Amino acid sequence: MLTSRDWAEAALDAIGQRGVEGVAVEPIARDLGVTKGSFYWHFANREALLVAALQLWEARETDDVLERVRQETDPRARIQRLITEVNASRRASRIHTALSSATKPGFVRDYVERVSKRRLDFIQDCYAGLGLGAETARRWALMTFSVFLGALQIRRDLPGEWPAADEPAFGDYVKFLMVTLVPPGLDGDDAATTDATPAGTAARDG
Amino acid sequence: MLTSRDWAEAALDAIGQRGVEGVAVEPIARDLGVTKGSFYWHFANREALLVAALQLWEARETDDVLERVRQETDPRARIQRLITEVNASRRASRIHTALSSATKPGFVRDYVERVSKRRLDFIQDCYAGLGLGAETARRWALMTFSVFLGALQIRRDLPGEWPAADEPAFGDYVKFLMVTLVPPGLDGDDAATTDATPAGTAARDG
DNA sequence: GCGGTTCCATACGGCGCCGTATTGACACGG
DNA sequence: CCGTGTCAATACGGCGCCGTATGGAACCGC
Repeated sequence: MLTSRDWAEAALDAIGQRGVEGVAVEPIARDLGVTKGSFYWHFANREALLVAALQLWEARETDDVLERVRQETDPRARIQRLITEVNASRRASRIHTALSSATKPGFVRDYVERVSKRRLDFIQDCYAGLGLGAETARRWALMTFSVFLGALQIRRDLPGEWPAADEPAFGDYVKFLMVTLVPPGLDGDDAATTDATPAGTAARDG
Repeated sequence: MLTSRDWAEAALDAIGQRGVEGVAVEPIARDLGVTKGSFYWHFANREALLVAALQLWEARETDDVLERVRQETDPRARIQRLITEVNASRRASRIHTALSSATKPGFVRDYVERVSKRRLDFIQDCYAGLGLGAETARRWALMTFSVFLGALQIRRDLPGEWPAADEPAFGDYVKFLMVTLVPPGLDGDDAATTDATPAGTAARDG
């Protein structure tokens, strides 16, 4: 006996494996071991299934993830936590890239845009927590968010190049990223807000 | 009168607009103002069309682009040139993201992997040109490449957040990226190769 | 003019998917 | 028992696409 949530979850799997176009009623029914007679009891049509899957995804990728990261109080710790979270779930990565590249049901873009905006704003808040002005924090956030998104793609396009979360090299690379994306000298002095110099002049902390 | 190259070009357009799954013979024939009777004269089947489009894409995104960038001699200038090239063509961006997220014809991944690897290697060479060791150059290249790929996605998911190449804010952001991704203190001293410290201790020159 | 080649149109069968209609199995309160 | 609500199976028509088969128009050398 299936619930509509089971269907939405299976649709998310289908998105991750076959893309948004791959969310087809009959194949998913086969995956679930039923026929589409079940589906049309729980949903009006294929579009309703997509909406349910997107709502599930949005809830997970905003409130859920950000709530976990918010447990960290230090801004630097939050960003580091975000790096590890992003690299944690391969399933979530695939779903994200699939949704981001989808075009056909127009409303998919709305969900992607909302989720992306909330993530970017959150990162900006992290940098603002370091004392940076809104404009400077936005620039740092854009670059850091780019690294997050790019990492997803590299892990997909060049498997092996980006260290996985369970490899020993992962810790080193996280340290590398942290020093570059949140350098120790990064603080809310005026110099950082008036010119385009992100890396401060302070010495590294090793 | 059409050539097979015309079909391949139209297939690339279809990839950029509707994704790899959207490369369908009959719709493309309608776009070109002919019927599929023409298509099956030039190609054996749909898969052959995809291969032709991918070969066209690979040639353009490797030899073509990298040859233009190679005209710059200074490593920093090359990276800066890459930033502007990446942000130049919206069509190329859409095709890239569509191909990167495609799964269904398995050989698509091969093309994406080759192109991505050549790009990453090129960026690594740029950093090596600054005197960095292979390992350190690779890390910097991975991060810079991530920013490139992430920028494509941000411009797609959050239109307006990433400055377009013709806006005045674009120049500022390029400067910002250059100072962060290729900081002035970045040189091939041993300290940078033995620990995870990317930003050197030298003062900035800006 | 005539056969051959090139390039495209048309017609057809097949497949996978969508959505509807209908029926069936099962649980539960009366 | 019996009616009702829940969940699923089956059968059907329709659509869009693939690939093939066949025909036709334009052009060529001769």
